[in-house]
Amino acid sequence: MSVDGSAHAPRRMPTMRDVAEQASVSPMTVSRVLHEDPRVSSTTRDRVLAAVDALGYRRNEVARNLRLGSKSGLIGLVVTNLANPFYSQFALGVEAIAGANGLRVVLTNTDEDPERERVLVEELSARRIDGMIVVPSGADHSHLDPLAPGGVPVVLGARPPSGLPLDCVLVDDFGGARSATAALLAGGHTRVGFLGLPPSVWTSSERFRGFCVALEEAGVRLESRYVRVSQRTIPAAEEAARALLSLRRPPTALFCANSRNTLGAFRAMSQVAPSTALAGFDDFELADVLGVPLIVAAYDPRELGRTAMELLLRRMSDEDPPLEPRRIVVPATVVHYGG
Amino acid sequence: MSVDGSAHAPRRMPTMRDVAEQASVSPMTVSRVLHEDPRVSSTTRDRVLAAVDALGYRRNEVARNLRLGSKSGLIGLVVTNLANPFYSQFALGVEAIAGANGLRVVLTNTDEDPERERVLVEELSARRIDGMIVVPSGADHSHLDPLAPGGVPVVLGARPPSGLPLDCVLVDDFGGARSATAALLAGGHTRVGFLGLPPSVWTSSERFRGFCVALEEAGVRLESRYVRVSQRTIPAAEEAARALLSLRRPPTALFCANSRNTLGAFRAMSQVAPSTALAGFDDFELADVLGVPLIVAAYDPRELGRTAMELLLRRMSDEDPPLEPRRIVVPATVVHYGG
DNA sequence: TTGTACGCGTTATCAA
DNA sequence: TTGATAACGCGTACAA
Repeated sequence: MSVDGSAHAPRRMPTMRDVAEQASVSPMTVSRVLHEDPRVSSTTRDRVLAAVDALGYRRNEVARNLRLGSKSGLIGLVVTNLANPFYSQFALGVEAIAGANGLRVVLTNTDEDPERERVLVEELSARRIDGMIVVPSGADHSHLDPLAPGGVPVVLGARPPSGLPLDCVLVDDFGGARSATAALLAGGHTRVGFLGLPPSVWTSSERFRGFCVALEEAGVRLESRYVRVSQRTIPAAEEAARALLSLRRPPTALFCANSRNTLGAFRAMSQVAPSTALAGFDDFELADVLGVPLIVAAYDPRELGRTAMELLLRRMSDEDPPLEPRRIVVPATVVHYGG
Repeated sequence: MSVDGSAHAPRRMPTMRDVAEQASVSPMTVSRVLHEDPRVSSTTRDRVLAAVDALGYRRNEVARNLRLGSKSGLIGLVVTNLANPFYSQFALGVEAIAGANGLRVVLTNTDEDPERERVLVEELSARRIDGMIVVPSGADHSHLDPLAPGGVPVVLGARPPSGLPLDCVLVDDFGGARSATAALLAGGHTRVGFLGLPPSVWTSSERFRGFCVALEEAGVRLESRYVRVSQRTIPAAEEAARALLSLRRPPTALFCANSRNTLGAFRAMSQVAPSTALAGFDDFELADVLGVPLIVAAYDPRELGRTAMELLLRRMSDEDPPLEPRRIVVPATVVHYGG
C-alpha cells in the first residue's frame, strides 16, 4: 500500500533529495522553492510544495547551520540549581530574551559541582553553541576563557569572574545586605546575629561584608559568637538559629544571608524567641504572611537573566574590537513586611 | 607574530583539518586518534595530540552527528510556565535522567499559548532533536503526532493526549482531589466552596471531578454559587475567595484546585473568616507555617519529570514494533499541616 | 528556469 | 599504520 513498503511510520526524516525525487526535480530546485526564490516556475513550485507536504519534509537546521558556518542558534545556560526559584526565574529571563532573538536555550544543572561544570561547558562548546551564560560554582574559571582557542562568548550570572575579563551581571549583594541590616538596626538592637553560607561562596561573603559595614556605621560591635556560616538547608539553618537564640545573652536580631537561612531562623525564633527581629537577603513568596515583622533585601532574578542574555547578544554579535568586559549590578531594595 | 595574522583571538574554531595540517597527517588519522583507535603509531598519536592541544581543537559534534545519521543528542522540553515551581522541578527531573543518558535538554516556554507551542515544536523538530517532552497547552495535539511524516518521539507531561496514541505521565488529579476533599469533609462541613481554573484546563476539571465525587460520597450537596473557576493568580483567587466568604450563608470550608488559589484563599480567609477550613491541590513551601490547619494533596513534580524522561528513552530506543502507548499516573498523597 | 559541482566537518570503507 | 574517497543534508557559484 504505502510507497515505502513500511507499514506504519517513516523510519527516517525525509530530506531534500526525497522531496526532489517525489517532485521529479533536482534538490537545487527544492532549495530554491524553500527560499522563495522567484526564479522558479509556478508549476514546478506547486509540484515541489505538494511533495513537501506529502512527505512532511522539514529543513534540517543542523545541516543548514553546518553549511552556513556553524551558527547553531543555540545558547547554553549552566546554572547551579534549578530547584532554587532564583535560578528558574533567572532561566526564564534568559529564555525570554533569547527566544525574542531566535535563539533556543540548552539548560544544564551543575549541582554546584565545579567538575561537572567543566564537563558541561566542554560539551556545550563541542555542540557549537553560539554562546553561554554560566553561574560558576568554583573559583577557577580557566575553562571559561573565551579567548582560549575554541573559546565561546561567555557571560557570568550572579558571580563575578576571577582572573578573566568576562562580562557579568550581579546583584548588589553588598549594598542590599548593608541597607537591610541598617533597617534592622534602626530598631535599636545591639546584639545582632548572622546566618549564612561559607565565605567561599562569593555572594555570601559580599553579604557578610555589607552586614559588617552596617554594624560599624551604627556603632554596633560584631560578635563572632553570633556568626554562623555553614547552613545550606532550612533545617540546618533552624538548628543554627536555635543555637544562637539559646545562648546566655542571645542576639535580639538576626540577619540571614539567604532565604533558606531566613526560613530556618523564622522557624527557630517562632518557637524559642518570638520577639527576635528578623531580616534577610532574598525575597520569597509568602514573606508577608509569616505573621512577624520581616525585612528583606529583594531583587528581580528574571531581570538578572534578561540582562545577562542582553550582554551575551552584544558579545556574540560585535566581535572584532574585543569589547571591554562589562559588569552590571542589579540593585536590591529593602522591603518591610508587617507583623 | 601569530600565524593567522590576527592579533588577539582565534576567529574560527579549529577543525580536524587544521589539526591534521599542524601534525602533518591526514584528517583521517586525527579522527582515529580521537577515537582511540589502536592502529595508530604512538609517535603519530603524540604529534596529533600535541597539535590538538596547541590549537585547542574540539570535535564538532554537529558535523559528527550529521555524518552519523542525525542523532543530535538533544531532547526538547516544552513547558507552559517555568516560573511555576511545579515546572521547574519537573524540568529538573527530566534533566537528571536525560543527563545520565548523555542527552541535553533544550528548554522552551509557551506561556500557555497553543500557537507558540506549535511553532516551538516545529522548530525543535527542524533541529533534529531526538525526542520531546511536552506539556500541551491546547486541546488540539495534531502537531505532536509522532507517526506523521517527520514526526518525533513525544511524551506528554501532566496532561493526557487527545486523539493521539501518545505516552504520558499524569498526576492523580482526580484521586488526590477526592481524598483531600474527603479529609476536609471529615470536619463535618456541609457548605463547601471550590476555587479553581476553567474546566478547559484538564487538570483542573479532573480535580473538580474528584471534589464533586467526594461531596457525593459524603452526602453533601454541591452548590454552584460556591464554585469559582477563573482565577489564575493569587490576587484573583483572593478576590474570589473573599466574594464567597462574604455571601449571606458562606461556605465553612474551601477546596482549592491549585496552590495559587490556595494562597489567595488563605489571604482572604485570614482577614474575613479565620475559622474557615482549607484544603487544596499542590503542596508548597511554607505550608506548615501559615498558622492555620491546612490539608493539601501533594505529589512529587520531579518524579513526574524523571518518569517522563524514562518513557521517552524507551520510546526513542525501541522503535520498530510501535509500542503500546503508556499512561503512567503518579499518586497524590494527602498531607495535614497543623494550625 | 533548471541543474552541476563543490564545500561545511566528520567518519566508514576500502586501498596502499 | 596511514591515506584517499565518498557520504551525511544543505547552500552557493556557476553553467546550461
